[in-house]
Amino acid sequence: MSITPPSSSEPRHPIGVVARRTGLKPDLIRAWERRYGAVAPGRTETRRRFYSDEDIERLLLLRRVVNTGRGISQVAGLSNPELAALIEAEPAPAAYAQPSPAAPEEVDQVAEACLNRCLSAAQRLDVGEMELELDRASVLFSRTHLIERVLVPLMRRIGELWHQGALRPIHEHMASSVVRSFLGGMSGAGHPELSAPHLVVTTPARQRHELGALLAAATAAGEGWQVTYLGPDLPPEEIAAAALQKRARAVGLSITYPPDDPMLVDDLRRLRRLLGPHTLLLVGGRACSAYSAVLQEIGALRLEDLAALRRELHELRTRTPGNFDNIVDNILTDDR
Amino acid sequence: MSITPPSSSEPRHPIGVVARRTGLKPDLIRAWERRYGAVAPGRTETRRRFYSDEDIERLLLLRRVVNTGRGISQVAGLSNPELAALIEAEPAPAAYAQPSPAAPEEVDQVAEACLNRCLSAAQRLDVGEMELELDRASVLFSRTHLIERVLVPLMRRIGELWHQGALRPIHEHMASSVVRSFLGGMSGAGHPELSAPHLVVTTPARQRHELGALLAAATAAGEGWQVTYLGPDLPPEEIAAAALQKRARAVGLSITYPPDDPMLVDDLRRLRRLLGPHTLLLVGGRACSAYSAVLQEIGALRLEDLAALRRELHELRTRTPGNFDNIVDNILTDDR
DNA sequence: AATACATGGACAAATACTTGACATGAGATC
DNA sequence: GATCTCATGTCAAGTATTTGTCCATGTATT
Repeated sequence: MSITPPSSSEPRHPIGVVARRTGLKPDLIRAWERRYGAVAPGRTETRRRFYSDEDIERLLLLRRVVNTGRGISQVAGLSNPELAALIEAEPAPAAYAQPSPAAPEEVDQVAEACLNRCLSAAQRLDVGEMELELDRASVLFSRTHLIERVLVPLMRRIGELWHQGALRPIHEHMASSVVRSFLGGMSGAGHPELSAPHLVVTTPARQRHELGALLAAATAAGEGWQVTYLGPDLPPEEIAAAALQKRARAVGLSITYPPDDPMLVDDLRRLRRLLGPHTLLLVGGRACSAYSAVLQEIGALRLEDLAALRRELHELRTRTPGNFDNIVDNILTDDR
Repeated sequence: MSITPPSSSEPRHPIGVVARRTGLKPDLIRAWERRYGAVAPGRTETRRRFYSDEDIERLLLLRRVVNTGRGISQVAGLSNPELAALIEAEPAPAAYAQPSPAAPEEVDQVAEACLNRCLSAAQRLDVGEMELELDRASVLFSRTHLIERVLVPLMRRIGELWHQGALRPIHEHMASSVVRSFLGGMSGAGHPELSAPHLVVTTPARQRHELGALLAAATAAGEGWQVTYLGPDLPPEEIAAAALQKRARAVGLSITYPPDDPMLVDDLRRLRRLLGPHTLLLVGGRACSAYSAVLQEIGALRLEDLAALRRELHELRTRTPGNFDNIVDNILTDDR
């Protein structure tokens, strides 16, 4: 990224743009200039005003100061730092309280209750209620607990009820839709360090069940990784393109359904080739054990469950990059 | 930016093609060249312009910059990176402080700027940034504007860029994934009156593109309906079960892809039979016109676009239930 | 022949500038 | 308390500039 050298003070913005960026009407900006000399934009040969980034900054400051009740004439002559000081002096709105951390032995009970409420919302096909319940849960529990104590058991329970005929497919469908969109909102909303390694998560082509991948993405985000969730059903070329563009340290795949898809084997080999040897492959999901041969061949780590994924991700973050390069290199050279 | 290295710079495209690809009229492209030297295409011996891919890239950038309110004369001389920087630098509007109902003529510009930021987030595969931008947009715009001025144009634009090869499938895939999850969060978050009629939205079996259905669901929620979005790809039995359980006044379907699916025809007939005559069927989507015969046969309303859907939903809310029962009854009895 | 393109000119819409006036509300004054 | 005054945001009228669009005419391509 450029260090923004074009952030110089040369006037560049027409008044319309300035108005949109500051939320002040053009008339008002001109009035402030005319009456109080609040800003001194440059002009073109045809007398059109052109504002610099600093001018915009100043107008924003002025707007905030004026909004605190002071008259424009009082502050129009002040320097930018003085304006900033005035804003600082203004009392800040009160902060919010944060929820108390639940006692450890209570967690199970609370989770169970939450799970039941989700279940009954699913039975009633009440999307809003279920979303609400999940939102509440996301405040009560840590990400890990939320995933492993609420979401996973919930989907398992719904699956069971469905197979028993107690729920229709539509109920399972709707519940997984809600969980999916909930997880989608969750995996992005972290605040990872910029130095954190990058993980790209998806499912291979023809793998349309994305719940596992979403759970993995959320788990990784909880472990402090920078996660890019790509959505399901992607051919190896696209996965590799994304991984390269994001300079991902690792790629996570979830394989759920057909335990014998020869094209998937090919796709996995191709993916390894496209990625090059320096990107780690993490593979999980119900059906992934059926592919253990290929996975070993291409040097992919097979993760049995989310807890295993969590451990692996944690270890990876704290290890030096060089190490796996060696691991993968060795496996690959064996392969040749 | 383009991941496709064969972005050759040899002039190849005549002005008509360039116009179609950039959305700029040929006259305008020539005017920009004549008056400001915005581009310098090659010429044949007979003085016909021939544009390179880079020229097209540049024109697209120029269009985006100009749409954010700058004069073409001010930016025509800038380099491509400088143009990209200007687009990047266009911040979210500072209109949060004041609940100004955004002057109607400004909406377009604000929407365009937002759209640009979403586009560049998609290009960078930056999921978090795109979600953030959509969240901001959801505060700035009404639901209708958000959908029809931001989301729909965004997906259309991304689709165009994808077909032109300027974006990889992965970019389109990721963007639609983000939009999907965003819409999923939106359609529930209404506060409909309890007396509002209920709408069940989904796509028929084998219809896996759910974007249209989600847009419809969000639109309906904006019109004050109680909406249950079921997710895509459902057989008629499940749709009917859900509609009956929710006592839905109407069922909305989106049909996007195969313009000739005989099983779909059967499914639609079956759905009507399962629903009984008192539930209205609303059908839209790119491919729905291909099924107009069946749709008429089963007494379904065909909606051309979201605006039509909006009008229809509005009218339905304000009409008495008895009326369509009659309408549907008539159609069905005709059919027997 | 029909279509697509080039050129230069003309025109209209959009955007900006200036000046001046008006409405409103907060203080100051009587 | 009524009135006056001033500060300030807004608007209108008239003009100028910028910019998108259209057209007439001629040439090239298909």
